[in-house]
Amino acid sequence: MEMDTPERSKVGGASLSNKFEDSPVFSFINSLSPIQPVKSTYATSSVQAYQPLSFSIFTSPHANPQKAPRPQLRDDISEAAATDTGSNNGCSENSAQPNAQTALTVFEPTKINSESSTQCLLNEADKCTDFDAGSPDHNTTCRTFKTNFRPETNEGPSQRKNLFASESATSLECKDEVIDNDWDYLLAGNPDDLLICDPSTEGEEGSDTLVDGGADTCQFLINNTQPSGVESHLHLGTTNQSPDVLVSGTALNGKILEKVQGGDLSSIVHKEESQQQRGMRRRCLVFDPSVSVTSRVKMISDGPKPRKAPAMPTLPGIGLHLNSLTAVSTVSKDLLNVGNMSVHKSQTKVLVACNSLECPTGTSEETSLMVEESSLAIVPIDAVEPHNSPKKRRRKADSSDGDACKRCSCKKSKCLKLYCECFAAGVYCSEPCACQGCFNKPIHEETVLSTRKQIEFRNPLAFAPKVIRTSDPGLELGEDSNNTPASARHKRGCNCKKSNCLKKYCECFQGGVGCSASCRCESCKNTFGRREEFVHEGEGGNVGDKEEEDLEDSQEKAGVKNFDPHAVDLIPITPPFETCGTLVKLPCYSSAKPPKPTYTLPTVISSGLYTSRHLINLKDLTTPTSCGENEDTPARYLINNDSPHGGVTKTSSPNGKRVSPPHSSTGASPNRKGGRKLILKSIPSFPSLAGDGFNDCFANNHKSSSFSATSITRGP
DNA sequence: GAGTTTGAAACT
DNA sequence: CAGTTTCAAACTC
Repeated sequence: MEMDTPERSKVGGASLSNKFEDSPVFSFINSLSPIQPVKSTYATSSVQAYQPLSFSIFTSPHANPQKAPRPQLRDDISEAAATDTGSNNGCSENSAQPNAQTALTVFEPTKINSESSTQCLLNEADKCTDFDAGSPDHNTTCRTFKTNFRPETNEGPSQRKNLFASESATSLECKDEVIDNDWDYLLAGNPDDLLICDPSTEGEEGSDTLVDGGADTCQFLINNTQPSGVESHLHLGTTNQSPDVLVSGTALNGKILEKVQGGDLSSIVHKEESQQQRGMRRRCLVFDPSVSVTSRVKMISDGPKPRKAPAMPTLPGIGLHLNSLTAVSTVSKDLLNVGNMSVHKSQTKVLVACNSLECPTGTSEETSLMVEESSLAIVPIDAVEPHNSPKKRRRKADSSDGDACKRCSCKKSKCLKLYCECFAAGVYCSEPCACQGCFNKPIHEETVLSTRKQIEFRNPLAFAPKVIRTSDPGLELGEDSNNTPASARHKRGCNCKKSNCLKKYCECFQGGVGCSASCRCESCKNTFGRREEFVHEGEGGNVGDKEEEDLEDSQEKAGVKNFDPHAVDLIPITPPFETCGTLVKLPCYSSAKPPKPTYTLPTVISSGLYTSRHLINLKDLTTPTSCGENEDTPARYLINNDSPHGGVTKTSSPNGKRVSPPHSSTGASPNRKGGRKLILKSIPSFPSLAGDGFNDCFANNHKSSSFSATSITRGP
């Protein structure tokens, strides 16, 4: 292992003899050197990738004239941040807005100074939703829109979680923006441009989300890659500490670098895009839960593209009640792509690439495509399936078990009513749907949107998540008026009469939550928590063993899965993750089976994942060193339970009664009787991301030449 | 796959 | 707001 002279002198100086250099000790010392050997694969790729890229980006002549070329990335980032905050774009404006924080706070519970960054991203998302993107007052517009969408937005800064972009117009707008702008321009350090809403049009690229944890040590890139998957983003962090540019989606490999250096990046990107667009089919009205979308840079992986994502677990259930996502989501056209997350660590930087909240049941090619093309490291929510092949996905979609992305089969509603799951979920109907006379298609976008508005007008919370999960019984009971109900519907409560709240007919049950006082159900036997009155009438809140088994069976039958009880103890409410130094330590689901998300997944997501302040503190993530060791460790981080918007996890029944998690033959709750009862049927896209699969993926990423996220470290 | 059941959504 | 109807998912066979 020959080191460059500089390195050598750094380590041992010229005094080191060649003999010494050849020794293992020397090699080791070198490896420990703070200065990465130039030949270090990792470091090299990162640095090289970054620099050329940055140069290309920031020196683009035809970039926005207003934007001066930026010589250094670090400066660029800082400047970008500054620009962000100072510019007229919605981003900056939003940054100053308290409201802008909420969504992002999910990632930075501790309120780091990356605030501006995150806010900006969020704001950008807003921008996307904004009808008047060009308006200087993006914020206002966006907020208005959001308000229309979710009344909660008015509830306060912390309440703002609805980034749902129901306005396709905006999406289109964003799309146009992306298209119209030269790639270089987009990357020319213009924060606004960088944060471009992902078009949710057919064939459009998925939106990627960058979340800058802003932590001094960690940055996270959440890349919600669309089916087209191989996308990268340049993120201009606003954090002073870590103004790194994050490029995710795929590794910046030599190929891309070459192209970039040669100034041919745009062509590459476009080409790639066109190729990838084929896979896109399903569009979503609801978008990326994350924060914002950035301009996308296609990264072409050096090595052969993985046929399948390393561990493309799906988020079963994510598609069912995507409406939840709407509550918090922003712009991504394909909200379905949220489930996968990859983490790549680089020195002190950590990128978390959410490679798409993928529609687990993605029967469509998009899913397959996404899987195949996406080179992102994926953190499967469903760690059970390490490598989801397209086939598997299809099968999954078809299966009745946990198929999140179910397709509707509306006949009379034209898929323009809440009856329609697609519509309710905020997604367009797609091929798999068996609907008739469907209007829930891009062609009828206006109709869809207007209908949505109508429905919302009638019931502002119509598209809100059905269920709110929280460890605080009061929340579900509707006692906390200050907290925005993640689910108005649930708040309204179910009205079951014959199902005993033990079937999916019951929204509460389906959502994996207990019935609350708001419910008017009869003979409630909801295993997730009965109505108080029934509890009192019954065993005082406890369910007999026999009955418990039966109930659990019913849950299992219904496909409603609870989270691993073990997870309860492992769940750091805040911060959810074990703090990492520089690595992200993500919990690994049991290799056997991850918690099986159910239909409520979307709900959960919407209710807490992206909106909750403490849902995920990516900052605290540390890259797992080994997945194997965590095999038996269920997801540790769950959505913040105390989040007003509902966490994903539920440690107790709403009534504070004992909850009987369903049997999990799948291994989801292997030891449910051992610990607190935890119900996490729906896996937060994010948290899930951090699940076992996360580690696995991460590991896989490193193993494989392709990884979703590449953290770029700035040079010395 | 067809028919039934169920409860939410929509309507009056 | 309450009652009824409509609807599509969930469920059963």
